[in-house]
Amino acid sequence: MFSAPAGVGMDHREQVLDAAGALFYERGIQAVGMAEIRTAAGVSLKRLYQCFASKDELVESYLRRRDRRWREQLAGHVAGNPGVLSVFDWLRDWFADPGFRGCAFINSFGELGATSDAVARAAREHKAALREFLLDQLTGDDREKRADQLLMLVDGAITTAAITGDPGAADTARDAARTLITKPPNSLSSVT
Amino acid sequence: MFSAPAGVGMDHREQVLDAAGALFYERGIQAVGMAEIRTAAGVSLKRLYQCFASKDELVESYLRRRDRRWREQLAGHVAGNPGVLSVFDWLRDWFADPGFRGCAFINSFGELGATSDAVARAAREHKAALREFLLDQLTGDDREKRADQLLMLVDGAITTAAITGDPGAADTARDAARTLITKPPNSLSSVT
DNA sequence: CTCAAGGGAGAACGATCGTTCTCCGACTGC
DNA sequence: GCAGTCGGAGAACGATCGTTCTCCCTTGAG
Repeated sequence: MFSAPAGVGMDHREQVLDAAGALFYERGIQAVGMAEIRTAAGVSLKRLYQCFASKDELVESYLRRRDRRWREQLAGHVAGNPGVLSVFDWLRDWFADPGFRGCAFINSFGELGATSDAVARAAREHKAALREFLLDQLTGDDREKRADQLLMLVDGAITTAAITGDPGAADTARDAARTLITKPPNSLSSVT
Repeated sequence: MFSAPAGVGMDHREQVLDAAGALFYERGIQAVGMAEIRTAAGVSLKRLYQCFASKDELVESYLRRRDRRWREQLAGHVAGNPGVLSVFDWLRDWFADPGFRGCAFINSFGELGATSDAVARAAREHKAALREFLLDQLTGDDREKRADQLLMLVDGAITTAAITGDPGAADTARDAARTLITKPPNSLSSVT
């Protein structure tokens, strides 16, 4: 998922990014070595280091490209199915993908966010961009608050689906999102 | 946080778990070596391996103990402040802790869930237990659905707070949770 | 005091990592 | 055909990891 069609003119950089991206996402960053990436990409180690000066640079490119593609796919789906709630329909399809392993940015942040500024920044930027996207789908004077709430539902659904393996998390989150969006801001009853 | 008071009779196992737990949580599991744990715990390497036969075993013990303590603290807070929503007040305090680095189970799952069954299982069990706890705080015929929704808000809030560093995520989630709990199941309007 | 036992400090070992280097075969222009 | 260049395959290197082993000092019993 989130891969571009394999064109004939695809250069080595893309080959490497495809292989590394799949491995990083599936098994984690530290668990995948450069030698394995080299084998999966079908390039020589020398060329690998010509394309990316270091593993850190490769990791950063992987995250940047995944962020772009992930948001493109999401935006594409929502463009064809208007309404914020369609975000959760798209999530459901993603969760049902056999290769689904959670959010690459949450995973990377948990693994390396404390030691790598680049990874931490990539995760922050990804989530900020997602929040901005959700904001664009909302109207009303409490858009900001609702965008924040939806962002949490999205992240919670991704995490829950990843850990439990149940794509139904998307439906649960969609239901919650519908309630949050439908409901008038100030309720009558107050349960504490 | 989630540490027991340092008693005089604390045995070496606890010393090691304290040191390893703090390091694992702060920097990730793979980023912390046994030598560093040994130094932080102030025990010899020989004794470390007498307490835990391998790093895997130490990691599993770390996760199991953290799960127990985390849920004890949460349950303690909610016992003193009845109502599900107090969960989010407790989360806020946790998020504001300088050492807060997200959910240890989400982080570990992202880092090692694909390669270690023990870690994946620990994360699943932790989230299942949390869901059970939330379920216990709810009444009504749609308790199950609401527990699932609250679980997502909790995980989403933890993740968002970890990545953005803003403890206010707890308030946002609390607001959403209040709406979800207050709202009657079937709304009149339908926004799609 | 002698001596056996145990534990502490950390060296040693084998594996693996990221990165660089070496070698060698294949292609280019002439 | 041939010198020269390029790139592929993977060995080599230094660092670091988890784990084990060695050495030495302490301690307590007799």
